[in-house]
Amino acid sequence: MPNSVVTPPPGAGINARRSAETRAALLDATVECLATDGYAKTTTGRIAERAGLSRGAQLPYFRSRRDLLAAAMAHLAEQRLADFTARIGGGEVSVADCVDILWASHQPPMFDATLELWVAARTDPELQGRMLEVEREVTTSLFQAVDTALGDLTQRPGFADDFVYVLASMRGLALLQISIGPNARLLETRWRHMRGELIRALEAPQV
Amino acid sequence: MPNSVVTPPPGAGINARRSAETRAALLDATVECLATDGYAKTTTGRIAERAGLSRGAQLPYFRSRRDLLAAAMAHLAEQRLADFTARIGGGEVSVADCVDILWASHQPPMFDATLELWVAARTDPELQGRMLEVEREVTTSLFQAVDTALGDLTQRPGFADDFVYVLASMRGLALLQISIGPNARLLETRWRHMRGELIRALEAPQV
DNA sequence: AACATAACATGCAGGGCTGCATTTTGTATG
DNA sequence: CATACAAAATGCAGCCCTGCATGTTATGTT
Repeated sequence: MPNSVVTPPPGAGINARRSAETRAALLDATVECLATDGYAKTTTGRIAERAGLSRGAQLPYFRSRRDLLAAAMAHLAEQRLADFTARIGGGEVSVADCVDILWASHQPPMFDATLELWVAARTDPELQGRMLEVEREVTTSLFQAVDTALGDLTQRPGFADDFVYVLASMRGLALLQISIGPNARLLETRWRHMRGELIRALEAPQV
Repeated sequence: MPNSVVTPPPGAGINARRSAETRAALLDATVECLATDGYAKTTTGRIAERAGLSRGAQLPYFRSRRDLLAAAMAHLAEQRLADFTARIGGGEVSVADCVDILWASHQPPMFDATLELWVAARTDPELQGRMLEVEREVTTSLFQAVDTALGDLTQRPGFADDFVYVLASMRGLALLQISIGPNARLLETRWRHMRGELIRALEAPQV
């Protein structure tokens, strides 16, 4: 049973609760399916099967497959953010910790599912529109979280640019991960190297 | 009419020539289709249409859709390499030039098609096996080309790691490109920033 | 306890994709 | 010029996916 970010209404009508749970189950199943089967094989049937529902049950919630995927985009974004903020906690952290936590949120299965949606959105105008909104919000929230976690370091000129750079590099390494196969040791080596570079990039204003 | 790396036999039998051309046309059409329509919509019908052939004509060349995609993987890899070596020429170049040329080979439509195949291979064991081979060869050849282009700089300890780091970062930025939409100016800004970091990473052994 | 409503399951029609068998066209050889 | 062969086009059967209309079960109300 996957973890859901959506908190159903407390004691309000049991029906409403069931609805919320079912909806969340569908979204979770979609994310799982994306991560394990990929976008092309993320079909309404498989989603329903994973969610433990029949195929027709998703119509009241999502009119079409694309609607479901678009909703899963936002759902996944919430999960990414929640995961990050949960790891980073409330207080201040070091730059190294921040980088490590960011990297933790670029691991399978969440990153894989996100990647599938990014790539799918590239050639699907509707999904792309939704993605632009979602990504903008996520980036903003992420930046705010980092801002409070790192303190005044984020005030130095050019920090925002450096942060985007760090994000991009991480995504690249996560992408590389799928093209070097299941070689965990090699990936760890690569990450150790990149980690040093990224920490330096965030700390040093500029040489 | 797309450019093909495959050079058909010179004056040998016209049939053989036609075969080679048709095969190349199919592969080129597949790559185009991947870049514009995405993996899911890269269907045998669309490929045939783009190649100016009928659907059944691809059977003598590729037994199945997956065979065609696997072949397109290698085809695309050759194109990527050819593009890079053509740009970098024979003589030596500066680190900045090398970085710029590498970045040029991470642009649409070639990068988009490659990305589609990478992501598809993640959830398709057969494609993944093929991809591991292809990527290993590409990386090796790419490294050799850079080695001759940059001269003795590549001999310093840790250069290989730095080079992989540069590749990963670029892929990340190219990936970011599809999630910030068609905002060319913003991307240019991001690239300017990353470019400086990457050049520094390649030049400076370590701080 | 009977009714009304919401949630879910079942079944069907339409369409697209794949893979192949078959036919037609074009090319080489005696 | 006629025949043998290769290449490409056409047509078909099977499968899966989607969207929806209809039926069934569970829940809440009076």
